[in-house]
Amino acid sequence: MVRTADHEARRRQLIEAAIEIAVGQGIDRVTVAAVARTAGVSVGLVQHYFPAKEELMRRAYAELLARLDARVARIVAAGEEHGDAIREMVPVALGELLPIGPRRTDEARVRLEFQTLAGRNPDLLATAQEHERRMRERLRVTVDNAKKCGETSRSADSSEVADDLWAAVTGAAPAMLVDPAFDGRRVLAGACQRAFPRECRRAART
Amino acid sequence: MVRTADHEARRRQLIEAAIEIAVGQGIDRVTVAAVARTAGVSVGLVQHYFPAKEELMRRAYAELLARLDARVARIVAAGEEHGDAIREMVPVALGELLPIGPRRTDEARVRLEFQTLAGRNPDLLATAQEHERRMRERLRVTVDNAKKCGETSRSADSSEVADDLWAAVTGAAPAMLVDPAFDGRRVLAGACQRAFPRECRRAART
DNA sequence: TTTTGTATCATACGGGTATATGGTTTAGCC
DNA sequence: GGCTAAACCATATACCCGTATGATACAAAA
Repeated sequence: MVRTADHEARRRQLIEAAIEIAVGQGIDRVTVAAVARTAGVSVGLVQHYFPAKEELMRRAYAELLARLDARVARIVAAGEEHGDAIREMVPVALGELLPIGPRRTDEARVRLEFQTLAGRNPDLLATAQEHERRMRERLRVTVDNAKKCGETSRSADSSEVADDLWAAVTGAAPAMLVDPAFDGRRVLAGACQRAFPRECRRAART
Repeated sequence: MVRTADHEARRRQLIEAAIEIAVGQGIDRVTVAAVARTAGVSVGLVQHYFPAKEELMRRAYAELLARLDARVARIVAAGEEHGDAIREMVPVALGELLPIGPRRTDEARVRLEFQTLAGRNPDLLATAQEHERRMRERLRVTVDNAKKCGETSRSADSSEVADDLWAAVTGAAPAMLVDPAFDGRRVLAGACQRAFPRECRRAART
């Protein structure tokens, strides 16, 4: 074999370009030509690394969700490290999902676009499903932790509480996109209040 | 003027075709040619009544939402006529929004598609906004009614309770589309339970 | 019956899409 | 150092889209 390039690095570069276009201009402005232009390469190169456009889209979607997931996880981890109460930490973490400010608005919009596309595309749907299950599972674990220190009623079903939170936040996001007057933060705060009725500041591990 | 046709009837016929395609095959299969074919007319005729495709889409979206609204309103009205408790009536009415069964699944999916399109299209956005405000206002009024007969705490903020319900149901719907295992009915039931904690069967007006 | 303008149709057009194709450059191995 | 296959590019291709255009059919007014 001769002249080997770093395939994965190239792919990441193209995925980056696709994400940039999708977030900034909308998912259907992500054309092969636009990705090539943004990445500063030829159309042929894009084809070389992504023979079918769909695979590029799937990777871009997965990357987008992975980053969101990482941000949420980081906020939760930082809160636990700091010994914050879960009831204070969760609204901040889930707030990442709400279209507050330009950046999160663009992101929420493009997530909605991908999710909609996923509605008729099995590959994208699997990606969306994976993300949703990961998030709900994370929430469930968090609720379980809250139980242990008394922030949540011990008799409550953790999955049920987690799904309530999930529905609240994923419902508030598009509502805010459609009507800026919709107070998604209030809805989220209310949902967290219900999920974690009792205060419980834990000792910092540091 | 010579040879006058019923413009509005023709438009309704074309809107019908557009809705049929959108619900059955997805919003981006709604092309002018497909609408013409489905309606059994020529492409030129579609253009004659809808010089721009966007207006056809706006009308189709508005019609879709109007029908949903009518179904919800009818359920609520029937419940009130029958003297049903609001806490029993609301889950049924809002259940129309959930993708339960093939029909409601197709409808929820296409609503998501339109809403997503609206995210970057001012005309469609206005239509979506109008619908959302109508639904939330209807919910607020219902919560207010529930207060009067004691199903809801008198001290609660009706808008806040209504928005909680709205977020729960509009969050549960896409979650169910993505993951069929997501129990949206349970989430909706829980939200209604919180909104209307006390039973109160009223006398039928008939 | 002739005129007239609307209703309707068939088709052309221009632009944008994903993908196919064939050529050119270049890095590593014999 | 030249050979070879991968990396990369420019362009062609085939298709589908919304819209424009011009012709035809036809109902009502004159």
